[in-house]
Amino acid sequence: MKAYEKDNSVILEEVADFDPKHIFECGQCFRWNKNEDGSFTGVAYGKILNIKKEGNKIYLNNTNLEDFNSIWFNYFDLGTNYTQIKNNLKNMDDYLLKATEFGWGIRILRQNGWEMLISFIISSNNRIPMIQRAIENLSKKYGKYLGEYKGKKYYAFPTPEELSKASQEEIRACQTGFRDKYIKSTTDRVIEENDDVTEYINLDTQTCVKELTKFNGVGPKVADCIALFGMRKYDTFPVDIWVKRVMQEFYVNEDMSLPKIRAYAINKFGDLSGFAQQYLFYYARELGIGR
DNA sequence: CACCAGGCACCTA
DNA sequence: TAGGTGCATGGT
Repeated sequence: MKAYEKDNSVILEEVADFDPKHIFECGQCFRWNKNEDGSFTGVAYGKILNIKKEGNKIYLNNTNLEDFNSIWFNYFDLGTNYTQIKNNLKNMDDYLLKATEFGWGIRILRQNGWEMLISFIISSNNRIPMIQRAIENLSKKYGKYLGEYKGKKYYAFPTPEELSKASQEEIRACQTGFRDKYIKSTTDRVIEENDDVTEYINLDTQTCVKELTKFNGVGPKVADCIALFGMRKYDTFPVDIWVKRVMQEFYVNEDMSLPKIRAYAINKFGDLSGFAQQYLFYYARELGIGR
């Protein structure tokens, strides 16, 4: 991979396994929006970025090499060889062969653990557009103003301190629905116990998931998502409605319980469980498998 | 207009 | 331990 700076952009050449649409629409993130020109604009780690693929070049606009090296290289997991991950998955069975070819450009973003905690609490029994809206509203009201990009204002996801200033009613007003009390409870707990959840990245997977489920509003599925997307626990397998459908379609019986599907998958996919989950989720949701 | 969404907490048996 | 139900909100 080559990376060089030009006109407030960083241009990447010879990047394998990278497609913005696959990355941003595979369900792992909620703050990236598609523009009319096909590019995506989003906020992560307090920075506004626009990203676009043209031919075999990736254009990261509104940034520089310094931020690329300190933030975006890690955020997009560019140090990981996804060709190898996909090859390992492809050899497991024909379903993964198809799913990895379909979502060939997926990368699991290295997102902030705190942001994932609140975001996936909001995700429960919710729809992706509504999750995005609620997170946007919370950021707009309680997050730091970052500036304008192409005429639109952008805000960072609120820190625990910032979010703790919101009452339950104010959180509800951000379209969080019945999850308002979970967000309030979780934020209060983090503040009271001075608990830096981003440090959970240092825990082993089982402990990490167990610790996360102590928060109100965090059950098995939400904890798995936070662990996978915010804490780099790749040997876990979040089972949501779509993953349940695709697993039942391809691998297990209709009556298998969610915990058993999870255990089955982790046993089958091992350290690559989280990657398998993303390829399968994207494949199932885009094609409407099992719906 | 029912029905459902990247589930969870809570209740019952 | 396992299984059923209510839940805010808005799209189909």
